Amino acid sequence: MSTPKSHQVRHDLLEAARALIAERGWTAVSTRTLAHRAGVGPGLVHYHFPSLRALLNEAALTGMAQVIDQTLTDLPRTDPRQGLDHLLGKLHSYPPDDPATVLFTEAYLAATRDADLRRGITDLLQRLRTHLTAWLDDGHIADPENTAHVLAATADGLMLHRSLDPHLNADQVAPVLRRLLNPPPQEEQP
Amino acid sequence: MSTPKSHQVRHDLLEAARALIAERGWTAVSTRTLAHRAGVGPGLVHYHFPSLRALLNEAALTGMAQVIDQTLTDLPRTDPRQGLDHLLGKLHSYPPDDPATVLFTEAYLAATRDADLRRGITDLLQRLRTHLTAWLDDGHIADPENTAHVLAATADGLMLHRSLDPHLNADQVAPVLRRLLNPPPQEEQP
DNA sequence: CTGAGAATTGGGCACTCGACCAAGACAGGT
DNA sequence: ACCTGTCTTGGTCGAGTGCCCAATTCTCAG
Repeated sequence: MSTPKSHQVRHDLLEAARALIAERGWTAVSTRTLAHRAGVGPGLVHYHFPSLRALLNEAALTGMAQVIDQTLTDLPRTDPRQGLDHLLGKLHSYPPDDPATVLFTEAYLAATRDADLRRGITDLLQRLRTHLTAWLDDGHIADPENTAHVLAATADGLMLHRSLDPHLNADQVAPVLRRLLNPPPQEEQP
Repeated sequence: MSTPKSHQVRHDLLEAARALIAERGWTAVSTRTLAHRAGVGPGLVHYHFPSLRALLNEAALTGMAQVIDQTLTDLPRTDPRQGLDHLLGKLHSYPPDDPATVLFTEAYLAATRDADLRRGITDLLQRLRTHLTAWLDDGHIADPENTAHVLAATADGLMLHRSLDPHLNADQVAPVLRRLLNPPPQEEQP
């Protein structure tokens, strides 16, 4: 699926797109700024891709898949409770305007109005959810599937709020998050 | 702060802006579509507002404040655990593309690149957090402040994922969310 | 070296954008 | 009736947009 050298420009365009989406926003990426950032002529965008929209979708989906895959391969080493702290640590080690973080939010929002992109992201989220569920399913955590759902949503929500709420502190928030993995308290039986 | 009748157009423009932000996205709102939606001439936008950006910021901030205030006034009636279910129910009763929901996400993202808007949203989030903290502080919930942080972030994350993950079900997710309010389990002391 | 196909360039087309402005409409007080 | 200041209109400006294409350069098999 790749002529080794000829597709170098294609790769550069996708990478430039990911950077520009994070820097200036999804809709602010134009064919000319994109080509300039990639160091090629403006006409090349529509030579390698059918449309700018298709380029942006492919750039976002491949970039997101990359981040997700790397996160997932790091997970199985640890048990869920330690792993949660590990995830939180990484989340807070990035700056609030971390390109990968912004790319996710930009893609989520763009997917609201693009059916193709929405399909791609839905598949990505399902894969993430499946692996998270398996990771959580150690017998000590109730309802791993929906726990994975909430974990994924909370992670994205925290990333959103991180750049808007200066009082958000990962160390202080970690104990609260860990409650999600706690067993349910004993039912009060009279 | 308002000449009673003359500012009707101003109000219409702000309302049209909120609708268009949700429908087409923050950056897709132009002076012409906005004026057309509000039923006025294109020139009026820059008569009542110094710039389109200022109009959008004011529209988003007032709209968000409205939603937050209404949510907060509903809260104190119930105790936190019942209230959480109530909140979840409302969250799921809206369609995935609920205008108010999309407006929040659009504003969050726009705030990434607009200092004024970011300040406004930060203030809004702090007010929300303060009230949530007071609401949670019933003596049975540990660390109400950071719990409020996580709750707010999780709510926004769930709203984001709701339109992208067809398997997300409020009823199944509710029990997991309620763990956030559970007391920490007894420390295992050897 | 030669020729063919792939890759690349820069400009052009029709369009939309935010901002601006001269001109007119409309009110209420005198 | 007239003036005054607020409000509204529709059009214009230069800049920027996605997409397209003739012309040029590059690459490599024969």
